[in-house]
Amino acid sequence: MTRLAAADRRAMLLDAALRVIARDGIAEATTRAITAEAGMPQSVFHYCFRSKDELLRELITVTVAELADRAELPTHPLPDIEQSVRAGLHALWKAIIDPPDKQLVLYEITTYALRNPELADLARQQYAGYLHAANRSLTAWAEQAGVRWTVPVPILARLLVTVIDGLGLSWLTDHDSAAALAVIDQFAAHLATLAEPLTTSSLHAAPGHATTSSGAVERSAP
Amino acid sequence: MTRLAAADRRAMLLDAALRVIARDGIAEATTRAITAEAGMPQSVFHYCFRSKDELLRELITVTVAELADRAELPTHPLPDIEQSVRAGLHALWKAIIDPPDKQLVLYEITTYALRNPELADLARQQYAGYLHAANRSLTAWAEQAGVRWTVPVPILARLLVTVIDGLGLSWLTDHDSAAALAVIDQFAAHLATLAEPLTTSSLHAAPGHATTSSGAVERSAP
DNA sequence: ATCCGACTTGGTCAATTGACATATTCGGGT
DNA sequence: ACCCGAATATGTCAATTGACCAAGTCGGAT
Repeated sequence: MTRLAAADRRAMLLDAALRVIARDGIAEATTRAITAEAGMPQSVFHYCFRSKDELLRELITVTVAELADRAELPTHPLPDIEQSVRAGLHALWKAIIDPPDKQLVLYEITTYALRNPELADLARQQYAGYLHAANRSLTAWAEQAGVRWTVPVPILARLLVTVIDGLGLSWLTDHDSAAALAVIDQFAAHLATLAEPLTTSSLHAAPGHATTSSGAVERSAP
Repeated sequence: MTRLAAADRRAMLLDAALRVIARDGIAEATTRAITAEAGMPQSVFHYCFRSKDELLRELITVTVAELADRAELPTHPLPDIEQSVRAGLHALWKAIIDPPDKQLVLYEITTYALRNPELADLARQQYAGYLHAANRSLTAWAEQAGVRWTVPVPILARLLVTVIDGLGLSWLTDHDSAAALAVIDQFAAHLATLAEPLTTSSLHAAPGHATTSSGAVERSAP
């Protein structure tokens, strides 16, 4: 029982809390369960954290940041846009369901944050991070393949995030991985149809499936 | 204080529970809060329900059935496939976020059901119902417009459910209705490209954007 | 009318939980 | 050595919650 710094204890408690939530759900994440998981007496909790909410708040921040990191897709440069998109989506999907236990945690955390008014901004920040990463990925894929999108990238980004997020939720109910991959491939094929070759003379207004909506940007209705 | 039948009490308690969850979240849905919301003494609860789990189980069943009903899209017969799809998606989307309070309830219920092993089948049943409704709607739209899909309908159905579900989750964080509608319109335009005219000579193998996946059906990996 | 069973009520109990108070122990700077 | 603050352990408390009991009250069938 070596003596540890409070900061280390905090990290260990955060990790233990994540394990408890992944295993038993956020409802079972009591201070006693968390400290027991970390192998510490319960009183340590309130020495390292002012309250349980403080731990959860920090847990959300850390988890979201970690996922945002993994969502930064390091794709290989592929000349074909469809293969590039498909590879990127596959990598993202794998990152989402890699530890199947932790998949449900994200949704529990999101709903928990949405319920606490002081944590709602974290959920918003989480989604803004997703959208940002999707924007960057779409742009990168298009550049690598020498194409450009015929639909505003923010709309495509939101669609991408929506598909991945919804797919994760559906995969939680039935664990139908084959169906999920089929949907991903279908979606990749769709995205490929929304790219046009980037020729030197392609400066005219882009045609394509522009929607009736005005040019909706990332945040259009506060 | 008129005397009521136990069956009526059950219905009133279910309704009160739904209101409590919509307002304060499932974590605050205690037996006392529910009975107080219904204006009854707390002891009534265990006279009408064997346990709190029994109420929640029935609540999930009722809520899912109700949503499945509303998801049965009564679309007007539109000749144009894209307009038909768009109208149907708009109706479905409106049904989802019509009472904005109850939107979050569905996700809380789903995660709650996924945590309790004896309720996990309800979540599965919920999604199976969604897929079934999506299948029927897609088929109906195609028939009305005199077209047929160039991609297996089960895949399109899963994609549709995924998009709507994910869109609802993203809408919960930022309430960006304009962006959501833009995504829906974009998705409708996409679906329209996957339909081909149904001519009498169109019995040859359908071309189009068939994916690399084998013909995944509704349930392919148990 | 009356009697039986369905309905109603207030009160209580054991368990859990977040929070804290108090006491003790360690370790390094001087 | 020594001493002060950081770290750790033990114990307890008030509040909440799910569950349930025992005693009532009412209505309709006979």
